[in-house]
Amino acid sequence: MFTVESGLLRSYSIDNKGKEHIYMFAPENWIITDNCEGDIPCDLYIDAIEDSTITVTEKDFTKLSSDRKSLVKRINVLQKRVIMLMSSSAVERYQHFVETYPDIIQRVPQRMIASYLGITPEALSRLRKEISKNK
Amino acid sequence: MFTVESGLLRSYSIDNKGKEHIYMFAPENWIITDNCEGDIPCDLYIDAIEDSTITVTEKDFTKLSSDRKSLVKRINVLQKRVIMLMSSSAVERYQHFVETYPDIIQRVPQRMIASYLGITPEALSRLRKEISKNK
DNA sequence: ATCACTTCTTGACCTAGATCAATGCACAAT
DNA sequence: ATTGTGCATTGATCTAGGTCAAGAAGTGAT
Repeated sequence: MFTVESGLLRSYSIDNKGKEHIYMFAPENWIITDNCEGDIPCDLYIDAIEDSTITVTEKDFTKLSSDRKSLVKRINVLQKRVIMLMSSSAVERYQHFVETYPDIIQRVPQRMIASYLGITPEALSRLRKEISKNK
Repeated sequence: MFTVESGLLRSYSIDNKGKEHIYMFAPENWIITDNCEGDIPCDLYIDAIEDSTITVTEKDFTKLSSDRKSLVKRINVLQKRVIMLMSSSAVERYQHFVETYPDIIQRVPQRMIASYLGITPEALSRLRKEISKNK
C-alpha cells in the first residue's frame, strides 16, 4: 500500500493484447494499491509518472476487521469490473460474468444481465447465439 | 445499508436518456448500499428482483474510523467510474474527468488520459478538437 | 380461448470509436 | 545542424455494438 506524499503515481493493467489501461491516478495524499489477491486478469502495475515521495505500508489482509475485509472485497470486485469495462469485449465480459456468478444467471432476466454488462438486450442475445454456435 | 438474508436485490442508476444500468446484484449474504453522498449522476436505486428478506443497518458515515472512511471514498470513486463507463459517451467521460481532476490533466500526457477513459489516443485527440470547436 | 403484457430473438441499418498508416512537432543527444 | 525518439494529430477505413422495428414465444387474467 503506497501513500503518495508528493508527485503522481498511476496503477494500470495490461490486457491480453498488451495494451495498458490506467486504473487510477494517485496524486498527493492518495493511496494506491493492488488489491487483487491471486486473481488472474486484474493484476495492477504501479509506477510513478512524476518524481514522487511515497510512504509504504504493509497491510496484512488476514488481520483486518471483518467489516474492513468486506469493504476491501467490494473494492476488488469493482476493480475487476472497471478493468473489464475498459479492456474487454462484450463477449469476454459475459463469459466472465457467467463464470463468476453462475447462479445469478439463472435467476435474472437477460435484459438485466445485459444492463449489468453495459450492453443492450439485443446485443446480448446475438452474442449468446454466437457463443453457442461455436461449441 | 441492506444485508440480504435471502432473495436477490439489485442496485442501478438511470442515465439522462432514462436507461437503467445495473450496478450490482446482491444475492444471499451480500451487502448493498448507495454510497453516494449528495452526488448528482451516480445515485443508485435499489429494489428486489426476488422476494427477499433483508436486514437494514443505519450507517453514520461521520462516525467511521478514518481508514474505513477512506475505503468508502475509494468505493464511491469506483462506483462513479463504473457507472460512467457503462452509461456515458467518451465525450461525457472526458468532460467529467476534466471537471473532477483539473490538476491531473495538466500533469499527464494525453495518451494516459485516453487510457484512463478507456479510449484510444486518437479518439481523445478528435474528441478534444470537437469540443474546442463547439465553444 | 383470447387478449394483454413482457421477454427474447432477428433483421436492416447506423454510429462511436478502433485500427492502421502517414505526417508534423517538440525536445534531447551527438 | 541533424538525427533520433516519442507524442499528438489527421485521414481513410473497419467493426462492435446501438437503434429501430417487427416477429415469436411464454405467462397470466378475464
